[in-house]
Parts: sequence; structure tokens; C-alpha cells
Amino acid sequence: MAVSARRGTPLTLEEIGSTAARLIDEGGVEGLSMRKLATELDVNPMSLYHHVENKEALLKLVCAIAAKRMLVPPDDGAPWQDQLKALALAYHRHAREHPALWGYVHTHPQLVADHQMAIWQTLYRILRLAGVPEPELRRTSEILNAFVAGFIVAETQGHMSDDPEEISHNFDTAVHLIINGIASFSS
Amino acid sequence: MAVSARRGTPLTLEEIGSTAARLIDEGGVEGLSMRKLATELDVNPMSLYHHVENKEALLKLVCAIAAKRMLVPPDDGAPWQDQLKALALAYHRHAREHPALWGYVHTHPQLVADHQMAIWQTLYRILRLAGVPEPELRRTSEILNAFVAGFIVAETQGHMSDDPEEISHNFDTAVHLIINGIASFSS
DNA sequence: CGAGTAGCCATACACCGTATGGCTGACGCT
DNA sequence: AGCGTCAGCCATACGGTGTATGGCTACTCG
Repeated sequence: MAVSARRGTPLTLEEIGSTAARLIDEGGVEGLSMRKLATELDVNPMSLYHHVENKEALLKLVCAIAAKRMLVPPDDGAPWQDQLKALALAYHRHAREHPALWGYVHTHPQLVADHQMAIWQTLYRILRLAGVPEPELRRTSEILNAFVAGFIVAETQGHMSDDPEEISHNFDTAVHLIINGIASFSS
Repeated sequence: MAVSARRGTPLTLEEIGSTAARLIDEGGVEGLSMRKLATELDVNPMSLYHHVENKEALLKLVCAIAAKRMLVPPDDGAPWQDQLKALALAYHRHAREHPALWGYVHTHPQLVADHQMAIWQTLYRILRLAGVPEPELRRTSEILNAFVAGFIVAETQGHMSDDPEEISHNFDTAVHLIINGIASFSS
């Protein structure tokens, strides 16, 4: 199987993905290059192509890993308003841990379009609880996702203030606005 | 002044900017290169640097031009709900005409951070009309901008359906949600 | 007329993604 | 044991990128 001359062990997708994720966290998506990643892994650039089809696929992999790592709050029986806020918070925290990757995901939504994913299913459940009719579930959840994503991008890209208190105030206002907007649908 | 050997007239910022905008519309931001732009203008790549400091500044220029071109609906005395919807519609239409540039702007919000711009001032005015208290104006308008921007990015990047009717239904729902959310603030 | 300079261009450098093709060593099979 | 296959890795090369450097030319101004 011929292992790298410089390293002892073969590469793995996990290793590639998490190293790429780290580089993105450190230097943004445009700061990631196949060559830098290879250097970081102590490997020849072309070796990466044995595990990943191209850079786009690499980024897809990184996003998939990140998405899997996000933990979705379970159904705790609380009112839908509280559950929606908890979900938004989890989303928010996760996104703020990887702001660069986040911006990329948001502008390439097809990476996250699979509505079978836990986060979507949870959102569906909460919206059902809120009284959103079944045929409107998909639309409503896509809108909410877009809103929250837009908010987080604006925030992480420095459009808003850096003050933590200000941030959480902004976030509260935004969530509040959404909740009230949703509530008005079912009345 | 030594004019281009290949062209008759000197370059202008307007020409550079609008040609760059066209290339972006056609092939996305990552489809724009200084060299392609130079070719398009029938000029040596390095000539561009006499008018623009670097690529980032070029993109900033393009965004500024695009922002200036968007026409903001005037105060027609209508209820704030209608005016907000009209503003959102104008925003929406403008963004959909330049989807690629749009995605870039949204992930580089500092390009559009100047709250003296007509669109921000209009949004402030409408929110005042809606009863949003003065110290909350900035926060609220930034959130709204982020929401709408997020929605448009999701839409233009193909996260949502392509069907025009579906699009406008989505848009209506989103605006409706926002308006109801805002309304709940002032009651 | 001479200096200064706005505008343009040729060359070069470092970096990028990746196509192509070849090496090496582990494995399964006879 | 001999052999084929193939996973894993790598060297080289191509065409692209942004842009630093420095030089050319033709105009304007004193």
C-alpha cells in the first residue's frame, strides 16, 4: 500500500478534513490551499487527490464534518418558543466557532440542503408545534434558516458590533422578531 | 499622457467598474480576474493598477457602483407596512439582477456598512414610522438587512425553488413574517 | 525648451489547482 | 514461491492567478 515517505501512517479522510477545517478556521476559506494542506499533513500535494476528488469536494467534506458535529437540542417538551430559541442558540454558537466556514456554507447552501438532517427535522418539529401547517413547513423553515444564516454572516463578518453584550442583545432581538412573526401566522 | 497602444481613449474608473460588473454577472466573482478584465478592456493587465489599487479595491468599486444604481422607493405616505414591503421588493429586484455580486457583498458587509446611504436612511424612516424607538433603530435595521440578505442569498444560490410563483410566495411569506415581527415590538 | 507626470506596458515572481504518469510495497491467488 | 493487482504516494509540468518592479511615451506646465 505504499505509505508516505515522510509520514508513518496513511492519510485518512478524517485527518484531511479536520486539518482543512483548522486551516479554514485560522485563515479563512481562501486561505486554504491544497498545497498548504499537504504541507500541514507532511505529504505531497498530489497525494490528497487520492482521497478527495478536488478542492470543491474537500470543502464539501469539511462542511459535512462540521454539520455532523453540531449537536441539536433534544425535544424537552418546552413551549415551541423556547425550543426555537434553543435551536437558534445552538446554531449560533456552532456557527461562531467556525465563522469562515460558515460564510462559505451560507453562500453554497446546496451543501446543507438535505432536509433529512437532524437540524431540519428538529426545525420541522418545532414549527409544527407552533402551528405552522404541514404544506408550509418546508417554506417556513427555509426562510428561517436563511434569516438566521444571514444574521450570523452579518455578525461574524464584522458588520455588527463586537461587544459580546451587544451581540447577545442583537441575537435576542432577532430571535424575538422571528418568534413573534411566526406566532402571528397561527392566529 | 500616453494612451493605450491598442485603444484610442484612456481608461476610466466607470469603464473599469462597469466592465468588471458585467464579467461578475456573467461568471461570478471568482470568474473575474484582472487579466480577463484587462483583455476585455483591450489593455495590458498592469494598466488597471493605475486606476485601482488592487483587486479588492476593484470589487469595492463595483459594489459602490451597484449600490448607487439601486433606486430606493420615495416616501409616498403609505402605511409603514407597505413601504417596508416596497423597500424589500426594490432590494430584492436589485439583488436578483446581480446575484453573484450580491453574494459577495453579503459576505463582505463592510462594503455596505455606511449608514448614510439612501437605503439605510429609508429603512430608518420606515422603522420610525413603525414605532421602533430611536436607540433601537440601528440594531433593528441591521437585523432586517441581515435577514433579507440571507433570504436573497439562499434564493439566488439555488437553495430554494426556481419557480417564479414559488419565489414570490416565499418572498411574501418572509416579508409578512418580518412585518408581523416588527409590529409586535411596538405593542 | 525642459521637467514632470499620467498612462501604459513588458517582464518576472510566487502562488494556485490539478492532469499525467510512474514508483513502491502490500495483498490475494495459483 | 511467483505473479498480478492495486492502494497510496510522489515528481513534473501546464496554465492560470495577483501584483511588484521598472521603463517607455506623450502630454501639460513653467
